Amino acid sequence: MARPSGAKGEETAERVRAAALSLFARQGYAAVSMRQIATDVGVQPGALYNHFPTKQDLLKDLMSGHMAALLAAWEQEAATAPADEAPKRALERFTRFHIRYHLARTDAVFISYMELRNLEPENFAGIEAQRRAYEDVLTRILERGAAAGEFKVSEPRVVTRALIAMLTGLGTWYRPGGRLSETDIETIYLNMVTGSVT
Amino acid sequence: MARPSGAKGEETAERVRAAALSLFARQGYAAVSMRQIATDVGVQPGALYNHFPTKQDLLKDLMSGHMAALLAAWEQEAATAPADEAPKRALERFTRFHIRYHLARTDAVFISYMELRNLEPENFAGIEAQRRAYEDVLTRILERGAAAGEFKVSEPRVVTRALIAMLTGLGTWYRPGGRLSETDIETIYLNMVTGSVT
DNA sequence: AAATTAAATGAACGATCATTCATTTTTTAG
DNA sequence: CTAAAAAATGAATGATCGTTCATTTAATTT
Repeated sequence: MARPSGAKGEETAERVRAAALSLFARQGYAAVSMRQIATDVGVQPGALYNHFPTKQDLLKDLMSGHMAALLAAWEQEAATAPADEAPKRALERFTRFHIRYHLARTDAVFISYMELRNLEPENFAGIEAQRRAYEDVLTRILERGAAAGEFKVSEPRVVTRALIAMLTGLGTWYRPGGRLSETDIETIYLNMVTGSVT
Repeated sequence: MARPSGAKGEETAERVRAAALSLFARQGYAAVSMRQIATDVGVQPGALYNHFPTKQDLLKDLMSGHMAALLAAWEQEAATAPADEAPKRALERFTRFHIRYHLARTDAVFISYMELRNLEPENFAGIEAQRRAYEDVLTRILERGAAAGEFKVSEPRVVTRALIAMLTGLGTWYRPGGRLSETDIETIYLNMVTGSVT
């Protein structure tokens, strides 16, 4: 009896994810066919169904995988911070982390907030919960800062969404190799973030 | 000989636009069929082609129409300002205008920056030029403010994109009837915008 | 009114879609 | 090496897609 080791299978599944990620980001979920994905992977369309039950499941896998990785990466980042880190330093940490992480995965980021409407209700709810959990990270930093008198933030939830929109929007236009380095960008955005809450 | 008056025709075309706008915003361009649009309008699919040569032209019409209306609305707003308006006041004017205008047309806004990738290159270039023209409005205000020593903005183009992303992101979550009025929101965002450039 | 044009119908075109499945090939376990 | 399971093939399913077109109906002009 052969136990499921998944060695070859998981490798193919990963190639499917990579192909789908790139295609979905460039053309959009609805505009991409399973045949295009299969062609990019170098396989027949039917083979995709050995790894993902439906096209919708493939999208959900990409989106929830991205959000889970984002939350895990933040946990790791937060673990390096002192327990009593000042809100201003925490805000800087979050801002730099968010920019770096999102600029390194523009395709997944793009998909994860662009294809929400193509998710079936059940899948949508799951992704929304993850998104909310990530927003909570920033909201709590803002609340701590407001309580400490360091930030002037009357509506932490609103400010959270405003800041995340600003930071995430970066991915729609910034491309490496231009006049400004990623570090330059980090500095500019950090100044704006800091200024907007003080 | 009957000259083209377009009375009835333009009325139907407008109903097509309205149906397509709503459907595209809710499901995405690629996920909406001409048959769905025709059903919403109450007409047979073939009739749509009396008003728009292709589905792509319908999308382009919606997007460029939105951008042209936005630019025209700003021109009207700018015409009410004194010629020597202080940069800070100009920034407030732009911020309030942007929020009000965009919150009143969330569907068109959503489509116009979500469906860019579904535009053929020629159409894409046209929309991009309009978008650039709108960005220029804010960039010039920031440049004036920086020159006058009122703003601390080292990269007006970058700050422009950051601010517009922040302001436009509002449309993805704000819905009237909640705890915060549109005026409340305007105040919060204006404080953030002002703080981020000073 | 008649004449002319615009608009809508109803049916059809070929193409492509996501998905299924019996079969074959490849990988893995014992 | 052999047996079992996983993975891939190749072909097919019915459905739906954007678009076309001959024809009919409605609107508009003279």
